[in-house]
Amino acid sequence: MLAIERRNKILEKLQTDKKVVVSELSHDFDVSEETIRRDLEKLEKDGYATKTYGGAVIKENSNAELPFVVRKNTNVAGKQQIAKLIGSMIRDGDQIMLDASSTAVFVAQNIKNKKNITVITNSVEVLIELADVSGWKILSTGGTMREGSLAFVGHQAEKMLSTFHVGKAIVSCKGLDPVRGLTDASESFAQLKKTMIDSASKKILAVDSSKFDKISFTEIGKIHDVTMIVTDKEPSEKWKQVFNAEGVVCVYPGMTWKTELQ
Amino acid sequence: MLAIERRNKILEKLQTDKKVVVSELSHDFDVSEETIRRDLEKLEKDGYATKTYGGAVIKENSNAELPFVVRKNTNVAGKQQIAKLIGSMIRDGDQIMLDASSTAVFVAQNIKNKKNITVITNSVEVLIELADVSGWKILSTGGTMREGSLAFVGHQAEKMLSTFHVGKAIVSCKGLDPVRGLTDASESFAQLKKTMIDSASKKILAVDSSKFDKISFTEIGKIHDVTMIVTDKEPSEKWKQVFNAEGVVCVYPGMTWKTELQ
DNA sequence: TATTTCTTCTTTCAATGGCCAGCAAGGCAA
DNA sequence: TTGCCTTGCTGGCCATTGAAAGAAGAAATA
Repeated sequence: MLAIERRNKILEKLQTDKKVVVSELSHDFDVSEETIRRDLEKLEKDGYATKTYGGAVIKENSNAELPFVVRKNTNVAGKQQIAKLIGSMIRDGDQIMLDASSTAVFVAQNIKNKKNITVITNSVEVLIELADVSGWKILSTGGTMREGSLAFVGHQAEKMLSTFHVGKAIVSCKGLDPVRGLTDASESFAQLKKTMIDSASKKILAVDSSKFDKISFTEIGKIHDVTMIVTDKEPSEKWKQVFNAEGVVCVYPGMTWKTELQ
Repeated sequence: MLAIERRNKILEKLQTDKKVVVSELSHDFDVSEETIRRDLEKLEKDGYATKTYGGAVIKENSNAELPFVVRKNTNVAGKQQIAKLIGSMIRDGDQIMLDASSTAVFVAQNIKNKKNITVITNSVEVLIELADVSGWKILSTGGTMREGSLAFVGHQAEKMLSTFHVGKAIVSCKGLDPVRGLTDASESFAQLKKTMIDSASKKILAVDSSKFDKISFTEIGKIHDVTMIVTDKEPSEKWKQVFNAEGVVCVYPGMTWKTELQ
């Protein structure tokens, strides 16, 4: 493993867990604790973390994402499954919003065979993916391009979204927790996803199983704010009860689900 | 195996694995590590990768992933020259608008070394080109994506442009005629370029020599509506007189031009 | 509170291995 | 042939890593 990979992974862990422990990382990556400390030192110097006794915590005001890419599309198979499920819910003529996430790109790939769709997105990658379909109406939010992420954020983008109302919004998040709800790594993304949810009749949360029981940085909304949660694995009993209590439908591959949900 | 073949294979591996390791590649291709390093150096110089200790990681956002878009890009050398001239007019801290044209992409490439630039554009290709610069403010107009062109048009885009005022707007056109002025192939593009011109103090028209004495479909504006015309060849006497009469400066490679124009 | 004990941190040193520059050999086209 | 490009090699340099030892911090106990 390249050193830079390790540091990226540490940063990723830092963003989902908000803190890391030297001894754990040393064990996980099978390198000495000194090496981990040096990694954390570097992350601190770059403004991503604050070292503490025994580990490090994420620097709150740093809304920077992964600096040197390698945002490795983790769990591609799972995201494909999610995209397929969501694809089966989209009907010809639908108007949808797609956020900037890898899952959104998979969803875009999956619905290219539909007719006469209107898509509103803040993701440049989704735009490129859909550039060659014909007969669709593809709208971009515009706004400020977030450094290193090929996505638009900011007031301009939110304002544009709020002038529309669509049938379905498909959003994702970095962490899902029964109490804290949906959380994401940056304030600006969270705000934008919130706006998308507010602008749609059916609010679909696309979230792969690795995000369950994680809490990220900023709150997007509570679980009952969405209409439906689409994931790639059957959730635990505990989570099923949570979804039941919150009045949210959870869809996963292999389940039998009612047609009217579509 | 040819060197270029090897480099292509490395690039492929880079795109699937997101990273490559020098020692592995050296073994796989049965060449020395020095050769691999030189390959990676080249890939880095071409913008596909970022070298790190022990290997390299992919540089996402590189326009390598652009789909189809078989833009035939005529007169590349000429457009490069135009881009270079325009690049020399941009100063650190400038705020500029760039339209959706191949020349605009070349301009974007040419000014990446500047500091603290604000760019407003309706071109997805320009956005991608600039995705990896840091410290800039990159704004997208948003709006409707024009089918088959990776650019935004429409009311939304124009409205966004008109809420800003910048120092320089760089626009192009499909035809230039002494009487009909600047013309373009589509109403929506013409309208948008007009808005860009109205929103800038210095209006720079980038137009290669093949567009002279051509008339396209819709009028963008008259020749005297722009401040400066940048082209790739010295215009004829007739055209020089036109520019003189209209009070427009014409800049081309090899001419001696006053510093205050910059 | 003071003291002890355990953990973690910092500093220093050495080893490993990758990196770079320069050189020379071979291949290829003009 | 000459010139240019690619490749491999060498030697010095530098980045990364781990070990060790002492300092500093946290926690537990008296």
